[in-house]
Amino acid sequence: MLELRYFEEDIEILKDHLEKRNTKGQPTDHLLSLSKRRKELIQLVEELKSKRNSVSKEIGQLKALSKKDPDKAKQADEKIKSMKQLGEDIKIRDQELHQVQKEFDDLAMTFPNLLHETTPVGKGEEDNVEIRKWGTPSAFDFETKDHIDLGENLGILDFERASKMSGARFSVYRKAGAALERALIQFMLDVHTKEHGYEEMIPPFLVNQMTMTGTGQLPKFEKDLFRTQVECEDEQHSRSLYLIPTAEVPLTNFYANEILDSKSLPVYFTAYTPCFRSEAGSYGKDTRGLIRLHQFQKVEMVKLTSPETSDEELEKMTQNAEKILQLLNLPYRVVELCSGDIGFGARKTYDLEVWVPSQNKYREISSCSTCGDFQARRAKIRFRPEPQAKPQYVHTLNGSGLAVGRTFVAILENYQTKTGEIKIPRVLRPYLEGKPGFSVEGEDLWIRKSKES
RNA sequence: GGAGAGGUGGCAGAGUGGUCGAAUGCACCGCCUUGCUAAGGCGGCGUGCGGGUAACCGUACCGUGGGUUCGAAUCCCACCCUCUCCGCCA
Repeated sequence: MLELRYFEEDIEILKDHLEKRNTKGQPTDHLLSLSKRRKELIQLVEELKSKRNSVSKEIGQLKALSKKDPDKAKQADEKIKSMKQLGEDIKIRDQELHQVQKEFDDLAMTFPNLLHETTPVGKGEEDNVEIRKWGTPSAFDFETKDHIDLGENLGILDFERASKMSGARFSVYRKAGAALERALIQFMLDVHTKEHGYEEMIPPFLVNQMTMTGTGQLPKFEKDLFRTQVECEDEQHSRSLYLIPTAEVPLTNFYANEILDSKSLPVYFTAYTPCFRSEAGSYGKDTRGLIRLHQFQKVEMVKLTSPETSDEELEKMTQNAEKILQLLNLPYRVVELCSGDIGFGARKTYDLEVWVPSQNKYREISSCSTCGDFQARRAKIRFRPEPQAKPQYVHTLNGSGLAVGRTFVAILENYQTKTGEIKIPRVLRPYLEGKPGFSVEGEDLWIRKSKES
């Protein structure tokens, strides 16, 4: 949610940002007229209520005196009579105001965030700006396989049985595969909690509508979510819970409707959760493998900061995510998203893209964004800069640290050998040594092909 | 699933139709006083929106949404949530 002024006198600024975002069809004129109507009604209703309040107060005073003075009772009755009509008027106008207010809110909630002044302007993915590169993609002296072939041959991934049970875009990890995925989660959480100062959490994976609205998934992107239905006789009140598409949702909303002490900022949260996405509209894209699934694992980082520090906190968070890739020795690059490619709630975003040999290109493995006060306004997350000062909205940031499934892909593909076996990155050795499916050879741990499959 | 209790300001906790945005205590902030293992006195202290340079004024908010009434924290209805007991269960 933006500051109201962007829906009123500063609507040209909003239009400019929509243009840069390449967002079409947002009814700015309708919004503007709703806003005007809303203001008029508020003024009218407040005037009427002011009248009612003052006369009601007088009636109360007269009633209090009426025991001693019967004349006061008469006066009170007259005033009551004269107020009957006013009560009716207020009711009608108030209902009208509620309706306009709701319409305004619903519409305003569908407008994206304003862009950070440093966000590059561009039409789409092709205009994103490469910021830096780390590592060098290995030159393989043999024909590389993709992670699907590698995983299935090693008996550590099973897509066929996953689709038997759940349909397309699901996966099963087995044996060393399951252990590797779990080790990655553990490793990422350890780095973020021990070295980067994040508090680990296990949040709910199902959240209500208010929570989804707070971070911006609702009302505009309902189609991207999985929704549960709790049957209820009264349809009006039948409530739904949504499966989280990212831990950003529960972590950011943790302090919704609260005013924090400035001492408690910045807040650093991290969590491993499964993430659920309907992937509506992505038919035909990445249809095979672990890249794009309805359910995947992710370690997420979330920060709540003061407005002054959010820019530098974004840089630090991006580095926190990079650190994981560096420790795993996976080549990657950092890309800054342009105005046409950036997400709804974000004002500035760095994507981390890891090298994927089978596709001969870098693929997104993390997205680190600052949302400014956009989510904080929706979720009403505030802080008090000084003990007695007025509350201000915090800034919220979120980033993947990292998408675990895609990290799994990168490890399989970047660490494969000619014979289709996988050398495990050194940092993971303490997490996996001695487990079934892994064999030691010198300094290194391997996933070898097992006899039975 | 069955039975009951309850949701009030940062917390605790009064308040059952009228000068209640809400007593009191704690916490917090400011000032003062005093000094033996810190206490006492005075004052301040919710949030949003609108107006005003400001003091301040108007309005809304006592779980949420409706209703009754000239007037609702208080009465009525629906819903949500929390707690206790029984049943079931990882």
